Amino acid sequence: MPKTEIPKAYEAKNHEDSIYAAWEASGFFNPDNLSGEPFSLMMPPPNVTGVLHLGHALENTIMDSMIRFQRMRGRKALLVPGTDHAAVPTQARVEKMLMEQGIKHPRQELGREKLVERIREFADASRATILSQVKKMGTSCDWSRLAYTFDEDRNRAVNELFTRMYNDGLIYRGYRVVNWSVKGQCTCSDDELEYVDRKAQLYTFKYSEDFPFTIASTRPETKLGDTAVAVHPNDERYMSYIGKTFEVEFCGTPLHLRVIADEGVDPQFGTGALGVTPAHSGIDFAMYEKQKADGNDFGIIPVIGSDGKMTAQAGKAFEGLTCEEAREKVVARLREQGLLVSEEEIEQNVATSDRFGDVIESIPMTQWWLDVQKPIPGRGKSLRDLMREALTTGLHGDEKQKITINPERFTKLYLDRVEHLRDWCLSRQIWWGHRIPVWYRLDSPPARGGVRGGGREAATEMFVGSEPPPEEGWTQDEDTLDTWFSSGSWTFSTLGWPASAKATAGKPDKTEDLKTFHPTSWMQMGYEILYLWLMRMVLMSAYALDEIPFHEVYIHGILRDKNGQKFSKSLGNGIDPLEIIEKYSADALRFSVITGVTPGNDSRFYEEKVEAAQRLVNKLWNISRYILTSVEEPVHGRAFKELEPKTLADRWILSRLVRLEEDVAAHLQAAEFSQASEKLREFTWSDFADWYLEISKAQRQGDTKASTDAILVYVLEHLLTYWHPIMPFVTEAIWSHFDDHELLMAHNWPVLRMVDLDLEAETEMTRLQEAISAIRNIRSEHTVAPKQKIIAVIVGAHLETHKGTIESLAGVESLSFVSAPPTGEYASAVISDGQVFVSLEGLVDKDAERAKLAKEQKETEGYIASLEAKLGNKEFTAKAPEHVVATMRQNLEDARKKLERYVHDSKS
RNA sequence: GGGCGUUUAGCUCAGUUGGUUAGAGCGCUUCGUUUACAUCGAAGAUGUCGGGGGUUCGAAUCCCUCAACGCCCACCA
Repeated sequence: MPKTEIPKAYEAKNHEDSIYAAWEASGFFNPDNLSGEPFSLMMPPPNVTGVLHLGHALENTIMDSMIRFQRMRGRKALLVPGTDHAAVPTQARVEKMLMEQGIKHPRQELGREKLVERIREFADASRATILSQVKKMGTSCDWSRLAYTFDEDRNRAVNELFTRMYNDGLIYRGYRVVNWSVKGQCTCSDDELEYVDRKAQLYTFKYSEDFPFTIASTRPETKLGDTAVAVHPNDERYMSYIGKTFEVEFCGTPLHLRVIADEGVDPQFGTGALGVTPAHSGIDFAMYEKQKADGNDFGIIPVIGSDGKMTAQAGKAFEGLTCEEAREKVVARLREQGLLVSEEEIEQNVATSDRFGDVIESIPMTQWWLDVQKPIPGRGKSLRDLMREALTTGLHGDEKQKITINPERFTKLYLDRVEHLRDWCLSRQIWWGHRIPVWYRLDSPPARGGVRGGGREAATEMFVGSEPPPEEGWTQDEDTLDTWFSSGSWTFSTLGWPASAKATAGKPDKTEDLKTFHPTSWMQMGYEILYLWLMRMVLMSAYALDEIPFHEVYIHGILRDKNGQKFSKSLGNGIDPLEIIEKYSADALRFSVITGVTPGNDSRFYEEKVEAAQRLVNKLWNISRYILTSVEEPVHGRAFKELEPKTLADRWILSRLVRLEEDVAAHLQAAEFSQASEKLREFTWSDFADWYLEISKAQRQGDTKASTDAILVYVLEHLLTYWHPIMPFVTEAIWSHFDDHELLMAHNWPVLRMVDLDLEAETEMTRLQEAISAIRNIRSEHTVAPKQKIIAVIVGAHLETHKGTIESLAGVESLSFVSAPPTGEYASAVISDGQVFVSLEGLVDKDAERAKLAKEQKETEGYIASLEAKLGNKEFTAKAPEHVVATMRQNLEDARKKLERYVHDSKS
């Protein structure tokens, strides 16, 4: 029966799209069509700022390998796809585009509605691109549950969370110092800052002639807003001043400076006195709040406005100047007045906005905040407590509600961060995002900046909820929510939470999906979003559901280029995963990003890796091609018991397969993708292709044909199955050549039984391989032409039954087994259990031969000596475990036997 | 100033609780058109496992220390 034609090379592009379509059409991406124990996984939603990059390729490979494995293992597997509206970066990106198109001030020129519309157009296009690229990667997600952080369902979840948190008193509107990006005209959370080292001038000076303290600052212009001077309570130099207020004129601006005591001041540092600028330093603001709580309100003077320029409160001489201009002016004045004591250059760590890139100004403003330390009503624990518990004892001490992080070291980083967590600034002054579900009825709009409003609320009435009260006159808060507020609910907002908009706290409102799939089973993310995302998901999930978001987190590193540099637009070293897929295959890309990679560590990516992976893909293809086109009827689905292993090789390859299944399953279950893929590669290329297939060619000549064919097919179908989670396309493509139409993706992972391991066969096969390699080695070293048949003799080794195999694989014309070494012109080699002699008339260089053997003999002697030393050590034999000692004894015995043969040999 | 990571073959990296003479891919050398595959096959070379010290019968693996590189965090004004 003629077999289907199978092309010589695997052309991925002829298969991938149609295979993906078939998978999708099968319905098995949707767990509703699967049974078994649920296994759920949420795709970390890619930002809609652009297109898929290599980092996404890595993530897709990791999560898809996991979900496919679980699905094949019979789990009700759910992978929810989605995208993130990524508020700030997306708006920033579109604004930049618009500016390049000539719209200089997009916000002012277009207005809110039009600008949002433009961003939406961009985001929609980008989202469509990204989702199609996810398919290109082969990611097996349930498209019927597709989510977007900025769609209606997620908006409902966001509003619900905000409202509940507000009603619980956790969310509050407060006038506090925020991280302000002048360039972006927007606040940033602490986690969105990037610290940059730079040089700065540190000025040491007095506020005025008669002021008793000398202070230091790198930002002397902010000192126009000083309202206090802090010293350590035990600092004898200043003790007597504590509590007093000084009236000074600083560069023409009058200041009232209260001297306060604060433990945080280091008396050893600088002058031991610290100018306190509550308006423009988070630390100073904290100091101010502490004092204020003790009834010591010394006031806040904002001297820098949201436009980055000096305010009227800075004094007439400075109003309207940029900070830099004001600084120069202040320093000049101080110098003139002889108040500048010293000036030095120091290294400074400044906060910059990770999105806008400019240096962050600390400015007081009225914003929305989430209190992470306040006890949640009815629970007696704060959000911080819950975030801590989730990683230590499990929520409420429940081990089942505990998250484990792989690798474990990130747990410590997480916990450290939790302890240092401050209130989270939720409101953003951009338009692309979930609008804050708060409504005001007021006479005049609420002032946002601290400059004009000074924190005083103009609103007369406020209402929190997704819809305004029915009456007239309510307007919604202008600000939007930090994008991570919505991302934080990703594990459950994607599963239908809240069940209804009317759901209230305390009442269980779990939808079917939530009951089935939450907490999710597994999560993977890059370490760079550990704080930004992981912590928020824990927070939101613990708050909303009193559940952890997932049981296990796998942290991966980032992909770097060949030189170890980050991929970035500015470096121009970007690699488009789609081009790689186009040029090689999705499978090769998947294999190459997952292999040689350990959790939490960065890895390098370059095309040579993909080339190597593609060779492997092709190898698998050709192995299959050979089997499928040469076997009479590739009947698959046979049971192990139905096979008839007739030869050593048969028994051996089946035993190896059993071992492979065990190893791969264990590795994938433990998310050790690299180890799994390496085991598979080794089996595929070495065991199966190089050895078994070659041996099978001879076996298929005689009466072992049928049994060999059956084994070939059996091993192939299993191998494809085990490869499938990592290389889904090529395996599915090959699978389709079997005569039924079941999809491999929906095929059950065949679990093999360890009792079917055949250790005897494995040992014997190793010897056989050794003998064959030894003969090949001799041929190679004496440059015997491959076609030239040779005559070989084997002494010892007990390989008589494998005569044919040795002859065919080593190219031996006549092989004989004797009990004593032959004489004559032979090249020889010693193997574990015997000796190999190859007759090479006229080709043997006796001296070289002797030298080689002498060298090997010496090595063996050295080995024996080391073993003898170890075994001679009583402590070793007494303390080392039995099996170690036994192995070593056996090795010694073998080595001694081997040595004898060398001795014998050199005599002959 | 703290903390973490990395350092293994020419290159990129594995190495699971300490246990034979440390591995893979790529590259390199030699040979090869055997009808699955030249995207291939056979054979081969290459390592004081960053340095030093310690624990142990035994260390790439555990401890200490130093060094280089990288990352994260931090309120030294």
